[in-house]
Amino acid sequence: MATIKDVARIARVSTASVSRVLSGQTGSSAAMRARVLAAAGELNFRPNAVARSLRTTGTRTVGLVVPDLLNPFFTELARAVEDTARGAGFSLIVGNADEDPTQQDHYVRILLERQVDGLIVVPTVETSPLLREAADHGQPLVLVDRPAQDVHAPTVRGDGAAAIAELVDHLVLTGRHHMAIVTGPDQAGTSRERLLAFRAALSGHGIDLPEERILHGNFRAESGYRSLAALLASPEIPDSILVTNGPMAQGALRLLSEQATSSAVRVPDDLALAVFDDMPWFTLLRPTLTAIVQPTTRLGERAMHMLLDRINGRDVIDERIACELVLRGSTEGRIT
Amino acid sequence: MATIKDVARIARVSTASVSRVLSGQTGSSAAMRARVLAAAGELNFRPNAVARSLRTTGTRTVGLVVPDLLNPFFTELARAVEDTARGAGFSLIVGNADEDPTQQDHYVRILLERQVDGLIVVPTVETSPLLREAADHGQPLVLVDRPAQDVHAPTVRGDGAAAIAELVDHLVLTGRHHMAIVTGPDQAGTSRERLLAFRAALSGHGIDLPEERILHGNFRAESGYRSLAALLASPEIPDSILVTNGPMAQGALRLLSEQATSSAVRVPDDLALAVFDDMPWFTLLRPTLTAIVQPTTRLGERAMHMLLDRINGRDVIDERIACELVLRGSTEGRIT
DNA sequence: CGATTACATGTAATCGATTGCACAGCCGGG
DNA sequence: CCCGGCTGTGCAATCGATTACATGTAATCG
Repeated sequence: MATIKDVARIARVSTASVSRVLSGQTGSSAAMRARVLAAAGELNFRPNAVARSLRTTGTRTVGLVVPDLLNPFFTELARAVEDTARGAGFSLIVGNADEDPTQQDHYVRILLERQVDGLIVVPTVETSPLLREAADHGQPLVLVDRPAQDVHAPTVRGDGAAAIAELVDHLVLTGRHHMAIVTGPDQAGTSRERLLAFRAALSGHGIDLPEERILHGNFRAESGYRSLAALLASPEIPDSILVTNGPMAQGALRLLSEQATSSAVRVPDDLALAVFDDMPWFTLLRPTLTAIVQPTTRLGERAMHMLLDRINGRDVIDERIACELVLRGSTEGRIT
Repeated sequence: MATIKDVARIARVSTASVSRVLSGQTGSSAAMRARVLAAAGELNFRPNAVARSLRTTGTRTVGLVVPDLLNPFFTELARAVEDTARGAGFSLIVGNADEDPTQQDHYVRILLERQVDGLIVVPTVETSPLLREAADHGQPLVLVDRPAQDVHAPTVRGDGAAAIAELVDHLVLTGRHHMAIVTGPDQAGTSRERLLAFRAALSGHGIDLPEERILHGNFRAESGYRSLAALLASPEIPDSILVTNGPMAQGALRLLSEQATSSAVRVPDDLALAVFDDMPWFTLLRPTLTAIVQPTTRLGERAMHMLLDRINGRDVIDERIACELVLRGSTEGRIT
């Protein structure tokens, strides 16, 4: 690969001049410009971004670490972050933590070594010494979706409490009383938050949420399947369920679809089903699926903008963006 | 951020020794190790990968450029590539071309400037001077899923011809005669290939595929919606349709679901539906969706392994991995 | 015991670009 | 006619790590 020296030699000028011309600085004669440009074109010169970064201490790269790239929610988030980043002249390195804190740290470490200008993380667990330390060392860092204790970094996330309350209102109004929730692991901030909001909304109606109606999955499809199976096998089957993310809902739906042949619970007649997170195919199911839709693209855009602000030394505060309840077929019907 | 010099100073040794200890080379006294390690720990030293890369001309990074990250097929592919890359000690930079050749080139250029050790590309169109030139300059490059003319690079892709033939056999056997296909743009290699395979299989049964039964979308959901709408509005509605990727199928399904309320074509009775690419939720629909499933994960793994071989200077040949037809509800029923 | 080897450690060049500083040439004003 | 300022260009330091080579020290052998 041709280097700046080669260009300088061919153009019979110094490397300094080549650099100046190519970086578009003012103050080079027209003759100079022409010769450099010609030489660069002839050699098909492509500046070495690694060398440049070393000198300028700036990579124009940001890192994004998400818990599960196969979850469409995070894909969409990544896409929004990437679009925004590109618009600002940054590229994006994506790391997939696979819901594993160790792997998350692995990526954070690698990205820091790669000297990314900033970092956006959706933490798998609420605590991470590595993140904490990075933030304290002034590394521009933005957290998305899930908060993390002790990490001094601005956070942007969806605010689901109102939507959850609205959902509960609707369930109660249509005669449901025995609610259950399939949520994520206890260490995940979002899990606890959604659980608390759910419980709070219920107790607002004087309804209790007993322990056996709280199922802890791991955010994966398989655990949604198992959790729903457990609920349906319990002595007293609930009449409505909130599943707190998309993949787990998919697992739960698989169970229902397998059961459909035998004697089965019917949705929504026997069981109302609502999901936190919307997916494009929810409207293709029968019944269609009630969902709480997060402002995913907005989250990604805001996260990136906040990060850019941090990179530019500006102060940034936490943000919450409201989620929206979309009632569909799976929570229809009135129980009396 | 602490540098190797700081560590050397604290440990009272030379930077060379620090480097040797930290890179795990043999030939350092235990005392030396201990002091270096202590100093590095104390300073929380993290080597600057940019500087290292400049010196060693190797970034242990590979780039992946896909046409559409929101398409689960590519997400799964990316995931497989990433897993394999990580296993080999590489990280991955993903670029999303958005089915736009310009943006594809943008990413290829950036990745080359970043000195990635290798590049995996799913080309949006069949021809790209930039890719061609990169390959000719010896840049390790592997193409996935879609071939590209003139680009001298090994390619790995699914082989759908057999599965398509099998599908056509099944359709004919169950009494279908009026086939249609919703495929991608003509410039995309996969589009033409799948179209040709479909037509060939049909003509094997003496069935013609007239122009008006060939719809060209752009691989996006919206175009699937429009294409199916056009087909259903035609004077003679086909009795079976193959949609050649997932998002377009989603669009088509949306149309069907919207029509379901009014007088509508029924699947599979009036219309058999098959999709090239499987998605986890296809089995949750009623009817379930017949699909040709690509060995996506295998494709990603193979692509990365081939790239690693190229990086290590080994020669690599094209590969094709068979797709599998999975018959489900949407192509059931016998027409007489 | 002196010479030779083996090994541990340090010195300094290097990767490719950017950039502060020096210098040469040219201009105009006093 | 000389000097100060301005402009265009080059020289060389620099970023932070790696590594070939040099050097010093200790172990080994005849």
